[in-house]
Amino acid sequence: MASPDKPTSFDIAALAGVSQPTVSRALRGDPTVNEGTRKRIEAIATQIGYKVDKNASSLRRGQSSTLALLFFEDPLPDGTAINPFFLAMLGSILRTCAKRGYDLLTSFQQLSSDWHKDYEDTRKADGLILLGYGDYELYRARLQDLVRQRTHFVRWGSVELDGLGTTIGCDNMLGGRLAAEHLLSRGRRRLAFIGEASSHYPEFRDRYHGFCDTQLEAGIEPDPRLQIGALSIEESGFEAARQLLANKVPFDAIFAASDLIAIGALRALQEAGKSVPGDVSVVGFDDIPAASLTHPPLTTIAQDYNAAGEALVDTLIGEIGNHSAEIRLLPPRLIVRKTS
Amino acid sequence: MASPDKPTSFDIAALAGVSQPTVSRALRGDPTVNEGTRKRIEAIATQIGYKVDKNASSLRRGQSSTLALLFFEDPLPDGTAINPFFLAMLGSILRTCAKRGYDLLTSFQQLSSDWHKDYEDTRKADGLILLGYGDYELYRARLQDLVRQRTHFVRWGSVELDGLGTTIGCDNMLGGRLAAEHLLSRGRRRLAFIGEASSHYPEFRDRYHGFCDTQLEAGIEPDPRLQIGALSIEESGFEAARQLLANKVPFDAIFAASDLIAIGALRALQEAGKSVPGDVSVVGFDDIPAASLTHPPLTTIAQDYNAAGEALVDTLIGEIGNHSAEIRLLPPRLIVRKTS
DNA sequence: AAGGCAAACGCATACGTATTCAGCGCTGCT
DNA sequence: AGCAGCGCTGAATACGTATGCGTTTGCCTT
Repeated sequence: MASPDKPTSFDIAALAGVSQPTVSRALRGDPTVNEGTRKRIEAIATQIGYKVDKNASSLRRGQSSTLALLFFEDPLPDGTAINPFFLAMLGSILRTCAKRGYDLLTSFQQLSSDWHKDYEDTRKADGLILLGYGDYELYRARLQDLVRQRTHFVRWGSVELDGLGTTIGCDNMLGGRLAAEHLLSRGRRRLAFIGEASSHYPEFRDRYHGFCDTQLEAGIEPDPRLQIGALSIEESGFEAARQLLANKVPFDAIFAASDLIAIGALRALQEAGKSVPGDVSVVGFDDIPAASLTHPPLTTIAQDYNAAGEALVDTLIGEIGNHSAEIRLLPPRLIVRKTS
Repeated sequence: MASPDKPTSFDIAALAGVSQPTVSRALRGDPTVNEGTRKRIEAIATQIGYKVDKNASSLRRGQSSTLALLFFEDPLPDGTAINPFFLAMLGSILRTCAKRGYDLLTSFQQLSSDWHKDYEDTRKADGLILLGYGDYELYRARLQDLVRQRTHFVRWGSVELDGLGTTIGCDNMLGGRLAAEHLLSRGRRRLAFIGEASSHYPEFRDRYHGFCDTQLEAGIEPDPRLQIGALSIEESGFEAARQLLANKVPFDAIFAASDLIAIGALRALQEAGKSVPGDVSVVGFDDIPAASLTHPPLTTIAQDYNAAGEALVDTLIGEIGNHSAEIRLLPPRLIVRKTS
């Protein structure tokens, strides 16, 4: 009504008795603007509620001060919840972006779609953060496209895909070792592993490797019959644990490749009348929020999602500013609760 | 290297032997462009990897095809996880945005900050989705600002704040009734409620009202000593349940105002040696993902976050297109698991 | 044969900001 | 007095797209 259109820098200029470029300079903090002039301009701007039009600004500057966060997962039954570990990371990513003056575009894609072309190309974002697991062949192809297009991006995950951009990940081998050390220190000797250990799931495979290495160093030969494949959902963990029980190969501990798997395994053990941690110790991985809510609360290997989110954002911003790409491994940490 | 700069519509125009405006029209699907011409332009565009610059496009069109999602919560101990119910909604909001051709900017704010000025004013978003609980006085002031600035927004929450924009919420009264009906049908007669029931927490208050109304209709006078305040965190539910037990007022069921509270209450009951559901039935509210993972799995009143997210996005898009504002109440649903 | 009409397209320009370059007034130095 | 240099500002323009309006062409009408 009073002001039908949003004010522009020209309006401010007119009111302040200066030219539009001076307004732009003043508001961006250019030191060539006289201090008094800047004060006057800023006062007028806040008074009439002027805000820089970020579309025009981005167009002119060639950058948008926006990052895009892409969740993707391949076998996506519609309505499926997003991986809780990634969701937990979201909070820290959001906070870090805010601190650094970036906005965050969020998107949820199927790995098989064309997500890799949709953001930086359209100039809506200066760089991409990729969070997702899935078919590693397809993933590799997408990453190659991104590298070819010189898109700025960082990725969370296994450090497997070398040369394909910057990766930040958890030291999964170390995580596996921590789990094994802990279980051994509790007197357990027949350690089972639930989770896919093939090269299609490098994170899980590394966790398993570390887990086995530590056992070997302690003079224990890991029994391959105690490794059961499972995907990172509760149901899959439940099934795998049932199968483990059905196999009748004795075991006194389970290291689950993720907390969701561990939760499913817990359920299977309890339904089978096993006491946790009396008969069987259980250790999970991730430390998702639900891990402390299980009964009994789950001992797990925590990935520090606060540090992870911050590292992703800061590394990406560095990358955009043409700083060197690097690979960063974050150390996991053992959280002892009541299942071990 | 080969193409140092990203291609523009002028490049496409030159290659196709037409003018730039024709390229723009062709790619936007303008029917005045000849079918053959469009095909040719589209072929060239995909071939050289052209993408519309959304900054320029947004600037010219005066809209960004982007929505902004704002989480906020007031007492924000740094590092706190975001409310899991809102997080669960995120997936459906993302999917709906994608379906409707919108991008989503996500942000995490403190209620006390200036979030309400930061998005639509800068033209980065066409509208706002607000998710958050908190101090209702402060909230009201913020909403008034938004209305005054004619910002497009929708809000999830209690329908309390009438006239302040469009609100979508769960029918909390009905949810309370469902909980009471269910517990009564299980033969329970001494029903407790854990959660703040003051007007500062309209959602909880409404749940409590519906809960009491149904009891009254069944000829049962709700005992005010069986209502204990609690905020929506696990710890608070734990404390409240302990207090309830300490009061020595007999009860055979607990309706918790949220699942997090219910999870805390479960823990308190089990530590006190009470059997669930043998001695005490427990019903939660929200149906967060963790609800099915408790032991025993939690009976709860589900808010359909898929429907909620879709409703929020679609209503906001309607609002942007100047369709009438409305208030929508979504029905909750009873999910019977093992705690009742 | 002349006028009318619709389809298809080009010209010019606007969106609001940021930056380059030039200009102005002034000080200080030779 | 003349000139370099500095501090500050304005004029002009570029960023890439979308759109109002006018123009061309071919075809149909009477």
